[in-house]
Amino acid sequence: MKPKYEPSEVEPRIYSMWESSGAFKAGANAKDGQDSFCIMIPPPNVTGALHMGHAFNNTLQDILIRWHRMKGYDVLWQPGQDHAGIATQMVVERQLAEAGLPSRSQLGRDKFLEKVWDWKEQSGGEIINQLKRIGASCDWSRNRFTMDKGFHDAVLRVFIELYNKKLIYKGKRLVNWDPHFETAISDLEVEQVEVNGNMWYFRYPLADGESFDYPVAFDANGDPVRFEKRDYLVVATTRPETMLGDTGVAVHPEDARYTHLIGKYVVLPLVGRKIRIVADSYADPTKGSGAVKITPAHDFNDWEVGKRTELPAINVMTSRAQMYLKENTDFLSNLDIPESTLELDGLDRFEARKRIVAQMTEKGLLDEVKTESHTVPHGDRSNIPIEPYLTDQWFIDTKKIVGPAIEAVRTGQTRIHPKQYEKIYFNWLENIEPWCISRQLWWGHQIPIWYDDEGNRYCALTEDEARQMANGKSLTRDPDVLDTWFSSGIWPIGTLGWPDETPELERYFPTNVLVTGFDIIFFWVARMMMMQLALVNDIPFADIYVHALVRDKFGKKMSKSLGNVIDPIELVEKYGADSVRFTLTSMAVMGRDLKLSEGRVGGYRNFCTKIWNAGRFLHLNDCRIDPQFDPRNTKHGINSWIIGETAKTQEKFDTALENYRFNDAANTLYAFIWGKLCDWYLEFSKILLDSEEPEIVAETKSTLAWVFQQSIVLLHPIMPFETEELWGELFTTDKRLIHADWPQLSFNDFGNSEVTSELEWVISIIENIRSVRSQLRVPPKVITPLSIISLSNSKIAILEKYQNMIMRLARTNTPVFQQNPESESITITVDGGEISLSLGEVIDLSLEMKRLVESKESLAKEISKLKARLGNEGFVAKAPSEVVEETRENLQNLETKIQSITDAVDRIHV
RNA sequence: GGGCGCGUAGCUCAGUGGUAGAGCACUACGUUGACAUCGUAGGGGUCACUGGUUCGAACCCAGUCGCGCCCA
Repeated sequence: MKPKYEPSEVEPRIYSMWESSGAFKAGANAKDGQDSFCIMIPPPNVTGALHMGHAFNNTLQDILIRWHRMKGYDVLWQPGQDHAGIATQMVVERQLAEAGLPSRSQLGRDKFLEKVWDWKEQSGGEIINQLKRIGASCDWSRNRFTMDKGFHDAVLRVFIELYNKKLIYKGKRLVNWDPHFETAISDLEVEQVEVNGNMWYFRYPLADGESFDYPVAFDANGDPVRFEKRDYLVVATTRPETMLGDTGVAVHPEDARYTHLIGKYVVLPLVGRKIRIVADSYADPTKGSGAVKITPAHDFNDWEVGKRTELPAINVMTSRAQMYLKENTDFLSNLDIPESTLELDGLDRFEARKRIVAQMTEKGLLDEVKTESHTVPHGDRSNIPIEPYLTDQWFIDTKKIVGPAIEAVRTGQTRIHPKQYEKIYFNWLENIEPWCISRQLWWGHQIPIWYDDEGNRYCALTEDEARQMANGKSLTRDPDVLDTWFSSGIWPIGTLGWPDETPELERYFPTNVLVTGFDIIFFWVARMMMMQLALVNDIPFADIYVHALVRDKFGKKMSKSLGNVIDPIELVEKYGADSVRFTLTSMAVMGRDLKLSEGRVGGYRNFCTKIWNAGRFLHLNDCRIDPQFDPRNTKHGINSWIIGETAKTQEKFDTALENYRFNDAANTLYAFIWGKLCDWYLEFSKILLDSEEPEIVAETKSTLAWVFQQSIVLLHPIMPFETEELWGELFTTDKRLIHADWPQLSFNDFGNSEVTSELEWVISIIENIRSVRSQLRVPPKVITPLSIISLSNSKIAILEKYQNMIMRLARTNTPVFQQNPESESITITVDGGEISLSLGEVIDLSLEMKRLVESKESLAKEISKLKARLGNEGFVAKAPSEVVEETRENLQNLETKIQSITDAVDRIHV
């Protein structure tokens, strides 16, 4: 066995051994008649590189998968990638530009898509290799891609089905438009960004010679006392360029300043259009002037106001957010528009903004400019301000399919962990908006709708079918593709072969658990719930485990643009995959974000080393699994004790994972393996292995082998590589660890509470002696005589039984009885009595005094606390009797101890 | 504006009513036959603040301050 564990050598070897032997395949290691256990991977973007979130998310999934596989479930972990429409198109377009090749529009749709597929074949699988690096045990033979033929057809069938059920419709609506990608995006793809900007106040002259008295001073009651004559209304805007599309000005119906103007007109500056003053409660009298310009074609609120007050919508921009004026008949509408305005045609919206402000200023129509911060919607991919834009789009009438998705969680058919995320889920679903599913992209599932010359629609899987429906008329296909989340919405059934009734669908659906981050509850989780229920009338998964995000040290999301990304692969290379996995697992607390610190990864790398060295210890001592060995029936207390502790650990681990308490699971193993097995049992075992009695030696070797074997079995789901390597080094079995049987231990069966408390006492004696030695600066090599001053008979029996352990680990001579301590000895108070160490000349009385005084003080503090508690009548009367009893016992123990310390102090003074 | 969460050791974080914990960092000692990526011992906390409930509060309730996130 190598003296050092080398992850970089072991990990690739072990992984390919697993993969080539089919260890990850669906159903591998399944026991007859066992239930299925299935997890659908949240499909990473085909453009994606593995980030910390993926590493975390997939580590947790892998733990659940490996655990169930070892338990003998019929396990499927379904992997795959998402075609990520906008992101992929962006990547390929950028590459074409960088290579100086013809652009997307120069290539045309078909040629461009060929390029995308080329790219996908070459580098689209990178993230899979990265997932393998962290040990993900997916059934890669079943890998699915959302653009694969089968999945593609399934997506179209969903569209057709929902279209035929009239759950999908087309409509001219205002959508979030990304002028960079020239496509609609959904609300969820819009990020609100706080920016410092200007609020411009413009004067719109009243038409037809109207004027009115505008209040400018008020008395204490807020009533106006002074007015000024105005022949204009003041409106405020952060986007002056949209004014060209204004079709009205709204005031609040109860705003006394303006009520008499409702129904009258203003003349839109720079354009000359007469636009109506309408009453709508959207106008807030307390904000600005209380009058709001209304641009229905370029603002969501204005769109609603326009609908209510019957104002027309005039679009004044192109799909690239350039001003669209000269050939825009809606805009021109037979008006005599000044040339200076028409010259804005073709200008970018921000350039047009500047010019419009300048023109307004020149005309004396700029009332005021205020600097203020406001939120501006940005495209989450393009990072530029999105433009509300009036276009034809396809929508899903989500209100009609949302009911069962709400109901399933409400009734507990699907459970969300932690529960607090249910609120977010309900809140979003209960206020759901129509879902815009069309995108003006080329990469994706093209909408299966064909139009004839008269604009009639034919919805079919293929053009042939559509042509048949159209009686052979010539048809054109809708150029748009579906939102990527539309296709990932059917990920669970789609990967299992739907709409065909496949055995996999029958076996693994509904799946057991979805493991995902809370940031895609809306994007994905809620939509999968809706779509699975709508299509196959069943929930997609029974449990949803929502984990937190891995953030940077400031609590910010890791993102490329912020440059705060920690690359998990770099961590794997530096510390090994197992260390990274263990770190993430130990920090996976439900409902709380984790801020990653590299130091912790280093700490768990040390844990890996520790385990390896413990394995070497077994190896050097030739410890093997003895088939005859019965862990329930060991002779030596030390062995019985560690076996009981192992059983406890297994129980705790299972309970933790059953409740998705990943951190508890990891920490339980850490505490057991390092704190009990290595720190104590291995040290004890060294003494037992030196025993003259061959049975003890044999039993100890078997115990070592058994306990260590159980330990690496339990550890395997979290740290698969090193445990598998150790398994191969130490144990010859016909099965690899990945398919080893999961233990069913219980402390009741395998433990013995009497032995446990004996060993706890022995350990505390050793710790006490060590502590005293250290405080009194006894050189480590010195062996000190140990005397029993007073101990109960039962404790004497325990001490004698384990005296070898105490002598070796606390470095003492054989204990002797001595009721009257020598003057040069140090008294140690322990549970159940007093012992003493004879230190002879080694002793430094001043240090001993210091030690005694300090411990006396701290005991006195404790005692007074306990006395106060017991002196409280309420406590004695109302606290549970066990607690009162325990407190009394504690007090008594402490008083015994302080007495013996006082005696020791007296002896020194003598 | 609405909602959710967080504030515990120098740092990163567990802990949900009964004697404050882990990892890292720190101090002292140690090359004892698995392990110096280690061992042994140790220092270090007004559990953000204020009030309340309770025999008892880091934990439950109310408020305050600070921070983060989501939604509008």
